[in-house]
Amino acid sequence: MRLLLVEDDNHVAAALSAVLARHGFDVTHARSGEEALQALVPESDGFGVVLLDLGLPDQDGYEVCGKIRKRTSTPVIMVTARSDVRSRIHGLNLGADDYVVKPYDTGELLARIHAVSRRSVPDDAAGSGDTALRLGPVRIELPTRQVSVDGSVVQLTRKEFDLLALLAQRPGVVFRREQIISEVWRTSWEGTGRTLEVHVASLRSKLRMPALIETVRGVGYRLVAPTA
Amino acid sequence: MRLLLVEDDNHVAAALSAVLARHGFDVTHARSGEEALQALVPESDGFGVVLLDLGLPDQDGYEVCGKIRKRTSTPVIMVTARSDVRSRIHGLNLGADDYVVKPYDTGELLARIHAVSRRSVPDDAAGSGDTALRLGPVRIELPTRQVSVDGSVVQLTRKEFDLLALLAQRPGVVFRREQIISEVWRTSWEGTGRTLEVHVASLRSKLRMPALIETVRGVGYRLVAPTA
DNA sequence: ATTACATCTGAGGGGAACTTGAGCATCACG
DNA sequence: CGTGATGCTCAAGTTCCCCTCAGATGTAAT
Repeated sequence: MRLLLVEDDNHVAAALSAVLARHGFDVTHARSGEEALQALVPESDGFGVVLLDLGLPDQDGYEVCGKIRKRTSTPVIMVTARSDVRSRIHGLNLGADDYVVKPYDTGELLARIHAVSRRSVPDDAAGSGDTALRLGPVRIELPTRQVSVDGSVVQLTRKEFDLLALLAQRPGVVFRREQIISEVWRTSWEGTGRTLEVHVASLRSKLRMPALIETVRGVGYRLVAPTA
Repeated sequence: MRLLLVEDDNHVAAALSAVLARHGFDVTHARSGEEALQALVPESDGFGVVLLDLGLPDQDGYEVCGKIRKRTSTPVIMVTARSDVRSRIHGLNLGADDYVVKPYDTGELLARIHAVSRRSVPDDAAGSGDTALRLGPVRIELPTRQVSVDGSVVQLTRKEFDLLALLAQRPGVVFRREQIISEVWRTSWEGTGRTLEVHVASLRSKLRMPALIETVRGVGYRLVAPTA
């Protein structure tokens, strides 16, 4: 599960990230409210839970929580040193799902993360409905993992879809091979095999638009911009 | 909203009931684990949340929580004097949604009740009738937990229904295995068993529409969208 | 205690998805 | 035009994921 950790202190964040990663979470770290909100834009969302430290440098933590709520329905756990009852009530009423006071026990935090995420329903409801990316005649729906070209559905395998979804996040931008591999395969193993090429080929043929995925010699691949 | 208060001390219960009632809750009081479980039989259910005191006379509070979990998916907030971390973790891992230590601030308790019930699937207050989901020839009634295919009723077990109801919430979207497990089983345990597959199989056969539930290799399952 | 039923577990097998390697095509550059 | 480097195609392996089945365990009713 993906988890967004909002915490300004790098040491604390690093230590906590390590623990969370060891328990199977895919942790993204944001150092400020601004960063956190950027990470939560619809395209790159998909977090199962947000751990929000209230002592942020740039904005009031409560405000950040409110903004998160307006944007997505991702569960939020506030983590803070402020232990007084008013703060807790305030935080919970702003839409936080739980409120944990520092110093906390790591095991309990984990248990609470699980308890909260157990309840949550995958996002998408929050807003304006259509979460589909569109690139010319190609339509990509993240939540349903459905891809269609010219209206007709195309069946993609897991890696194919993940690959396409990654590239589609930023049309026109070149992704390096290693970057693609580490994102899609989630292992830092550097294969010398032809694996990546094979999947790209299969994607190109299934989409029936060989030109959509452009290969950049010596670097990697990219999707042609929606263009014009 | 209806609320089940499980508390053996009549004085405490009366005081708390009064406060809760004043805040708009319809409170039912159970004095023992046995009473609580009886109140939660499917027919008379409909509670939005359960406040569970762990210091019960007849049974261990944790056991009661486990039994509640097997019976319904109503949110549970544990309320207890046991403040040690192990107890808290234990309680949360048993499927409790929150864990509040006595003595607590009433305002905070209220805020936590709201936070928890905010998340719970609306058994659908909307009132206006149609509480039944419809997917092609399959009709699903959340409140009565009845499912029918082509007009004839199909008997589903608890897990089967929960599973179907979860998927039916968002036809077409892919639910990950871990997500399904944590939602339907409501306990943080990473099973290595074939449990999920077995239940899916049983659902497919009972509904007589194997194609309705589509498996997405390497990811999870989804219901085929009503349209196409 | 006995029965009926729901749920869980483990082994086995099938098949889709993934990987790999060798040879071919293409590109950049002299 | 020649050459090496880089990417592509193709057809095998190989892995991994999911399904089935049959029995074990657990739970509720008689």
